[in-house]
Amino acid sequence: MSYSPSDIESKWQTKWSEQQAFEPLDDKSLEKKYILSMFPFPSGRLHMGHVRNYSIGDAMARYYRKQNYNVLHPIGWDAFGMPAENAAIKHGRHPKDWTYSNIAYMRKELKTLGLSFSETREFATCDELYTKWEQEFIIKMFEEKLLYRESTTVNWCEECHTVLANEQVEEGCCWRCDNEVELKEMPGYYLDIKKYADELLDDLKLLEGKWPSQVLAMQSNWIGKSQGLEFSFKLSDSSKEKLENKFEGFEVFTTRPDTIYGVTYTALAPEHPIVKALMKYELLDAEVIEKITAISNMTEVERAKAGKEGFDLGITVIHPLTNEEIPVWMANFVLASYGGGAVMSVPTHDERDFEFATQYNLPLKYVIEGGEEGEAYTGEGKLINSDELNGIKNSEAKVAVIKLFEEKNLGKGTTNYKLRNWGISRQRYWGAPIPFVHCESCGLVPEKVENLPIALPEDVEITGEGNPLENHPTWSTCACPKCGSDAKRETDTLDTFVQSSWYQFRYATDPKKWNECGIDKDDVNYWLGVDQYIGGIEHAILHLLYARFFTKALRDLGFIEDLKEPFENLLTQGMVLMDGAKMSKSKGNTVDPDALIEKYGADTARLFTLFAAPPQKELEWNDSAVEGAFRFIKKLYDRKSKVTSNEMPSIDQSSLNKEEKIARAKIYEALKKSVDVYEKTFAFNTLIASCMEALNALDKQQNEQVWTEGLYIITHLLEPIIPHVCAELSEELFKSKNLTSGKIEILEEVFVQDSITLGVAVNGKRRAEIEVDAGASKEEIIAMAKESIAKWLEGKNVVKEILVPKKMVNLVVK
RNA sequence: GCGGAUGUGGUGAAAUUGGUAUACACGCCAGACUUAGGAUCUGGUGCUUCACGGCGUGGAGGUUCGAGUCCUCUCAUCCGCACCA
Repeated sequence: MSYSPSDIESKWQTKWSEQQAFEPLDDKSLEKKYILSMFPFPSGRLHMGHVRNYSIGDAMARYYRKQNYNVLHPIGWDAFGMPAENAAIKHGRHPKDWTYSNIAYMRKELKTLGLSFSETREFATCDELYTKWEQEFIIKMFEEKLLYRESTTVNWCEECHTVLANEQVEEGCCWRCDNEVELKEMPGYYLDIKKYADELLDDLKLLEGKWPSQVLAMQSNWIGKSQGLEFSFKLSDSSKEKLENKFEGFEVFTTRPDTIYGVTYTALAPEHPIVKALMKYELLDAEVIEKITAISNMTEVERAKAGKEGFDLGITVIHPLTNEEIPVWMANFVLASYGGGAVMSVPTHDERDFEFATQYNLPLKYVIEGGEEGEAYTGEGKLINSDELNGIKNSEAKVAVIKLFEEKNLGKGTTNYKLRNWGISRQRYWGAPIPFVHCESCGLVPEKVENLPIALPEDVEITGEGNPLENHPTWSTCACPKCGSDAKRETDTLDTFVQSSWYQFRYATDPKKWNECGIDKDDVNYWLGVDQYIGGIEHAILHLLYARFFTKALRDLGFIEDLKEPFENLLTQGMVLMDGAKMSKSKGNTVDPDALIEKYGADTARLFTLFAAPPQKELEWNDSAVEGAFRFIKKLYDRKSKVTSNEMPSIDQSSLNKEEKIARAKIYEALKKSVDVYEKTFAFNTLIASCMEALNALDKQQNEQVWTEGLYIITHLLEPIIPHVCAELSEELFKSKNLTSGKIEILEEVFVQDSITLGVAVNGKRRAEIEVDAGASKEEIIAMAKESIAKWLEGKNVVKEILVPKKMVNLVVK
């Protein structure tokens, strides 16, 4: 019978499901592997990126399962989020209905790919049972002061009608809809991720060599730790008076204390309290006030685009070392959210300060040797014009100045981070409600744990106008959990990234306990860290940073034990491209996985995906290469007639002819390679190539035993990649023994060939090829080599003879 | 600007510790079988040259008997962050 993928694949998918073949075992004495592909958002249909992601993960899971590991390979649904609400607005469907029916459809799609997921551990993050435990964590975080509510300037996306975290703003635009983000002052809930800044940074070291260096670098940059000096400028007496003695001065942070003597002005952010006070008391021209207000309303990106702008504030401060009087400016490039919103400006040794000073004719004072007049010198050098510090290297001066300030009690060495706290409030319906209550007398009160989950009301009108929870007639009305009086329920919902920050622990928790607890410590102790995590690079900061933070926080809150990092190893898969561009509906360059499976079968889809490029690289779609993958499977299937025994034969190597020996060697080379591929490099493309070579070599000989051994090993090796056809062949030919009896031993004897082909090079340049007996001595080989390149030796002397065993001969002549 | 990567045939890509560059596949060319082929099979296929040969892993040097691989410099492309003081 010829190869019919649809029959074979549905047969095995049914069988696996009936046998619950992919459920992890309870026995914690077994060696485990936790293989996790990032869970999908239930958008409605799978795309090729999913196929790639899950094909990679499945190959690993199946490999380890075959090596008798206890394997956890779960799947679920990252199910809250905006698109569900957008669908509701557009098509009038309830988000819940839309989400769960998408899940049902995509679950079927996943099944047709033959992925070896656990079926009992599947969940959607919008399941109320999941929300329940998440709300418990949130309350605990509030109690432990890790979560707080605050009114502050936030990133607001008008299109999505919600606040965004800093991580969700890309070049000033919303990560989801690309709408320009506005600034808005409003209350919201924050997680104190900065508390973990140092640990998040330091523990990146534990991941070196296990996570892509790019991701580590991105996280490190995002945390943005910098060390320097913090000190305050005192206002001059006249300025103090001007400000009605409301301010003594202001704090600044600098990473360049070595340039302290070069300060010629200071600059404040437009949001700085002193600037606000000056405006309030109308101590600035009306025109200036207007302009500063305009800048305040601009986003950081708009300010950057606008170029530098500033105004002399008409006040002065005293230099802490020289006691000189220094002007204070407002500058649009000073960030309110970093370093106290104020800077000391050293135009001679800082590009930005230089640009600003030139623009407004502010004085320059060089304090490091080495630069040229008329530019900012940011290099190294000795100090000048710096009193007692003159002559020392600026790198040493950094430390010296901090010490000096500390001794004189003027300031202190300190650390700053770019990382900002994680704003988790979203003004949307389709999310997990934030479980707090606003009470007139008690203030902000967490819901009682026994009342969880605080579930979403289903009878809502979703129009895109305002927050449906706020508009609901009764939902937000409640009793205060503390005093019992009338109160109002919080209508903000949690950022969806909260759900994906702990799902790895939920999977690890035995589903039999899902009603009793959110996370089971023992189960997590056994299964975590995730041995291999696989997903797209687009999550390098967002999800991966949040999940790392949550792991540390949940540990400190006692929900899990002593776990530093959730994801032990990370593989970031490349994008799937077509015509050099990312596949997307709007570009119309997509391939529908369903159609692909319909035409060629899941095995072909999986084989192509893993063969066309290594998983870390981009994958360019190629229809005819898909045909090629299909042809290979067909060929493999056709060769089943060559097998004559259902046992692994024991072959007498010495009785084989040359072609038979080559075929055997190719087979065992592939077997040898497979360990590295499956456990280390994930270069599935090279393993598949080796199997193809082995099959090509088998085709060049007729020995039934070699054929039997060959197919026994090839189907064993390829089962993680093309599981259906291999399961079918294995069952029919070998009673499935090659898939169930663990490792196959590598026989070194097969690598010994009768004769070896060696390259012959003269002065490193390849000139000829010789075939030598396997047992030939060095002398014999050199003699043959010389003969083969006789014409190159005419009139020359061989000064050196190099033999690289089994590879080549190099003769150095003069 | 800072950080991270990547440059190998017509294409996707291979290449243990430095050891025959281009495995495997796609495409292309030729042939076979066919009424036909966008099916299947066989063979060929880095560039250049009539040929001997020469040249070939972005470029330039270096180390070495020998470099895609190691070192120095340089160019190009991609990705991330970006006025973080």
